[in-house]
Amino acid sequence: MSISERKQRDKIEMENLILNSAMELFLKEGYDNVTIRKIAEKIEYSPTTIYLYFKDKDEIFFTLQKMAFREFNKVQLKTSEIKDPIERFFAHGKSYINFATENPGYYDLMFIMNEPVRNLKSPDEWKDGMTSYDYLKQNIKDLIQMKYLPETDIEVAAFSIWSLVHGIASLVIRRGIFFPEEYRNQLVEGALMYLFSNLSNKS
Amino acid sequence: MSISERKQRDKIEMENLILNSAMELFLKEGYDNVTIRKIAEKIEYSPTTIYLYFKDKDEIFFTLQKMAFREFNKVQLKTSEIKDPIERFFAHGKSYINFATENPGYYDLMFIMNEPVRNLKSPDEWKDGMTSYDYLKQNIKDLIQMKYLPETDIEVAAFSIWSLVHGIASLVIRRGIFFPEEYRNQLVEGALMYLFSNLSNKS
DNA sequence: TTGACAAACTTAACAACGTTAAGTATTTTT
DNA sequence: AAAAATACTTAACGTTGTTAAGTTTGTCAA
Repeated sequence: MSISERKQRDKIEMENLILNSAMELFLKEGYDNVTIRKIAEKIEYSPTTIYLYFKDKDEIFFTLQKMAFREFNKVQLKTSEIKDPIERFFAHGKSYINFATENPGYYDLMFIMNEPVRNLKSPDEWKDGMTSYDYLKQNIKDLIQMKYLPETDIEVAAFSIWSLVHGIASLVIRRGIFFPEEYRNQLVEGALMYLFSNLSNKS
Repeated sequence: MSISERKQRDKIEMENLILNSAMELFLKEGYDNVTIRKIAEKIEYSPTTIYLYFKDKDEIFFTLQKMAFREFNKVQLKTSEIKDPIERFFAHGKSYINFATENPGYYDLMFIMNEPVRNLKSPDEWKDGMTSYDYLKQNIKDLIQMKYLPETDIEVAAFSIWSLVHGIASLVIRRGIFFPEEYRNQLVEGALMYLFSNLSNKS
């Protein structure tokens, strides 16, 4: 059965070749330049070959989203080493914003673009998106337990805090032009401080 | 010179015909269905006629964005009648979220989509986007003056609070599938309460 | 009123796109 | 070595945004 194993390896390799080329095109040249034909040219296959590995273009973007999530989760979970829950909470928030501003392409794929999500019918298919959200919930629970945050519905609190950082990130990514470049970082930094300290200083 | 006046009127009328058809297509059938050809068919002109009135497709979306802003600003400024600054602040936030969830298309045009903003080089061209932001800043000033909010940089505070509501709105619009439909409204309502009360109850 | 000129609009075409159907090689199985 | 399955390509369809060239319509001076 070694031959069918090799075939399966080859298939995965080809899928990765396609995905990596697509990701590279997306990150370097933006969404508009990710065309089936350009991916094909990059990997030196005919355009139609791609359809032997992916149903359509949206499925490619769905898989790119997964890749982005894996990268994102890896970075997010690094903060779990921090013992102090309030310090961990801050670090998590900072890390979120950092990832978003340093990898706007990944962030777009995960939380803004429609393409990766167009064919989803249920939230279950968003498992990769859950990992870091669950981590946030756990952090919030710790904060509440230690009385750093008032007792509230965990779901509401998690959604609120996610909204808060997502708002900052997505404003900068999609409407950054609106804010003079010199102040942009200060603004982001300041907003994070402002909102987080308002949340946790109450006790 | 009445004849050239009539011509100018006609030109504006034609522009509006194009814009209204484009907006209708956008709101009813989504971005993908706004094509030059479909707009043309709707207004019963040839596709190329549209290029006599707009430079390209992005310019149409830029103008649609302006229309969305006008509608948005009109609704937002209604809350200015409220005397009590803290009550006004809450009402403003609620009105923001309401507009976003009831007019996701408008909201997308204003604050999420790239198309309307692709050819902008400076924030000055975003005058329509400023109106309600300036109004927010004024409201924040009032709150600070009355000691309902701690003394801070107005720009940072405004950006923070905008981020906060924008986060809620854009999460629901672009990643609504992630949250079960039954709870979505409660989640949004809860988040708004949670975040706003954390901000203003300190004094 | 007519002829020149400009404005408004259309036809035809281009290059690029996503995607499918049909065909050709290549590899594996019998 | 023949048959069957796999991997890949060629050619084409129907769209898309956009431009160049042509036609019709309206305006104005003679």
